[in-house]
Amino acid sequence: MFTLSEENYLKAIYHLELDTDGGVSTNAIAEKLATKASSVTDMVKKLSEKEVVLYKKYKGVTLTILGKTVAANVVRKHRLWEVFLVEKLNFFWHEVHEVAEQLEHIKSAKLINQLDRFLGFPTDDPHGDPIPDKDGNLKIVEKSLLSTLSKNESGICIGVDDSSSEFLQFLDKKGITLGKKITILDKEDFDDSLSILIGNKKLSISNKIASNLYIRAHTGQ
Amino acid sequence: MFTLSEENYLKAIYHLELDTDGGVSTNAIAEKLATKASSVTDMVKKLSEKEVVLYKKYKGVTLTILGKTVAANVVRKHRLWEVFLVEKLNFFWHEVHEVAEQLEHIKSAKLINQLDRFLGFPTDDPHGDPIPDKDGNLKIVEKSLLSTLSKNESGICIGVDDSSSEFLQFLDKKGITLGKKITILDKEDFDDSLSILIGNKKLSISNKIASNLYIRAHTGQ
DNA sequence: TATTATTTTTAGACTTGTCTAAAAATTTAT
DNA sequence: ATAAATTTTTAGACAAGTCTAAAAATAATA
Repeated sequence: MFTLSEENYLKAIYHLELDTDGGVSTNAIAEKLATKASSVTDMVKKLSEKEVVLYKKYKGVTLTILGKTVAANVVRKHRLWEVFLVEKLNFFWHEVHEVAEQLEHIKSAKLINQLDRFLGFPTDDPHGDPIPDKDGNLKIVEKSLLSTLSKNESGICIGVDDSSSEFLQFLDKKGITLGKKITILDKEDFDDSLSILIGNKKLSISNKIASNLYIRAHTGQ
Repeated sequence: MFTLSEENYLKAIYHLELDTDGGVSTNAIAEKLATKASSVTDMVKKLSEKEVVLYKKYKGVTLTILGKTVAANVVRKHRLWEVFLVEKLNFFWHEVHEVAEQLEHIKSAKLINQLDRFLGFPTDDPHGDPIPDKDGNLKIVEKSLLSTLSKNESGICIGVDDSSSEFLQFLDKKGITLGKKITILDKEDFDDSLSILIGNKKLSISNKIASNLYIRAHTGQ
């Protein structure tokens, strides 16, 4: 069994591994968890003893198979709870993270299995991130950043990169939600801003926004 | 804000106060929380500093108004989650306590308000215990132990005194659930066992069982 | 009421997870 | 390749919450 703190470290390493090649650095973990490098070193030693990470001094850490399973399970719980909060309790998508950070540590296999069933076995959380299955496997989906599409191309909005509360609220204000079709009407060379069609509305969005929205390619009309 | 540990102490004191007159003793708290008296003394000092309990050395503790509110809120959360687990996730009533012990510490006012609404503002948990309202007030219900009824009297089963997993599973096996009408067919002087009618079934139950079932008087048919 | 038994508190220690400051290793740059 | 900068680790300290053992206070009993 793992403590709340251990679970948070495993989750952080799990997320960092996804966009790092080779071991995850002490500083990267420290930054992600808003803690100090020295604390990370201590914890990493402990996790290494428990055989959930591989650790060699000064060389960063990697999750073991076991570690990956534990971490994926925490992520699974986090995302299932997020779905619950949005679908059943009418939370806004920018409100769910903080609460899910707490709920993800509740220990009960039956709870999470039944919750999964209750929610209809969802495959994605409210931000478009995939929900790991019971074995920790992730569905991989072809996705591109909106900013990489060319003029006249279109796609379905399926996720966000930055899921900060501010960004999500901004999207709400603009009427940009998951599942909507977006078409690039024009690209401005000067600042890489985009003119897009979403629903039946025309919007102008900055490159920063377009670099934080994931799109599934949408061939044909 | 209160730590998990502080909340557990407040809850324990809250429950103990309900069937104690005067202050709650150090040992009583220690026993309830399966901890040592010395630990209780330490924590009680801390809670006293935080003005949630009144404490005088060797004299036991009492909750302040604030303390009572905090404790009642934890109990409210516990019982709402129990309803959720039974009504929405198909838990058995003997399975909910352990999980609710964890869920009761999740901090989010919106979460609990929305959960309350989602569940249809329930007034009782799956064991028949009342759910405190937002201000911590408890509905008081006239109830008697089944063992105090006389021959030919009847009532509705509305709660249990002992809510241990074993007892609850025993009741399941016998088909005794909340809301059912129970009529005393006969009382055995020798061992105070009862012959009862529940639904259309006749059962013989020991005095120990009858002393753990709460009944709402049921006048007329 | 004096003595014994019980309860409660104190004192000191331990664990977990964190921190700061300093030392050691690694990486980067000249 | 050596010096400088950065990263990582170590050493020692601290807070929260717990424990054991001993002391102090209260309660029970003869």
